[in-house]
Amino acid sequence: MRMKQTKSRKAILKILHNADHPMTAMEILRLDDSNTLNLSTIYRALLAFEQEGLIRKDVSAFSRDALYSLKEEEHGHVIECLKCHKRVELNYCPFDEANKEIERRTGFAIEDENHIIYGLCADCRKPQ
Amino acid sequence: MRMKQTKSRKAILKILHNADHPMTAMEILRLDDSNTLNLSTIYRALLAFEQEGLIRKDVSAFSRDALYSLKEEEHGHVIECLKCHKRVELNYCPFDEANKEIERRTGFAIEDENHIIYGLCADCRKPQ
DNA sequence: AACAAAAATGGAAATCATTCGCATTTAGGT
DNA sequence: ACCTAAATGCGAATGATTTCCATTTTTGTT
Repeated sequence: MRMKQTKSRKAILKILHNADHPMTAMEILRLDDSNTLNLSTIYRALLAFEQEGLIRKDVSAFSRDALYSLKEEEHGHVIECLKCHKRVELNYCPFDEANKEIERRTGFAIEDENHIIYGLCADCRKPQ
Repeated sequence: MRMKQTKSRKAILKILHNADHPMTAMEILRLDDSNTLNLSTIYRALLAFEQEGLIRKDVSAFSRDALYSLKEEEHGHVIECLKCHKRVELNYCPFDEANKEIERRTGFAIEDENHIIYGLCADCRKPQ
């Protein structure tokens, strides 16, 4: 049997769809209008979605919690500001070329990536 | 005052230096010959090294624990096999070009990255 | 439209890498 | 040798994520 559609799962997908940045499980919990979601349920749904290839999970070296985002059209990557911790999602993969080179050198067949890039955003770069 | 040199820290750096793959704190603990290292000490030392820019910390979406590796010559990235979980460190950064493009598009000034790439290694690609 | 089997849920408890508190020790400058 | 900041060891706390298990819901099939 395939994955079942439930109210919880629809709500989670909707939140991810409306999100303008990758989300933690806790953010999803807080953003739920009906306030009926349960954390365990969220984690289980996210895992299921990930296994279906519906969403991507990224982790940052600066925080314990994982970030989830819908895989739409082409896959993107997260860029995070070291100062204000704003996170922006790139809506393209800048690494396609580089990945081919890696496959050539290592013999790996690349299937996925966890790439978070750290830097200073335009605002934080401005002198105070 | 600057960072102090201690027996523990020298031992940790030596282990990282001899390592052929990025290490978890626990691996470092186990690899210590003298068997006198303490986990808290290891974590504190790793944090200090990281702040000094001596080592890099990477995290994978597939495991809870962080990976530490010496920043030698040029910085590299980790590639992990989805099947046998072997981890290989690339000894170059394939992303320099891509990063420039990201800076152009987003206005960020990139300072660091957490990039783990997942795929199947040459061995695991072979049919059984 | 009722049934059965598989899958999903809620809530609480467990897991486990990492961090913290604090009393004690050590490194390194003077 | 002395002093002070920094480092250590140990145990306890933290907190995101997982797991357990009894109950509920979904969905395919009569």
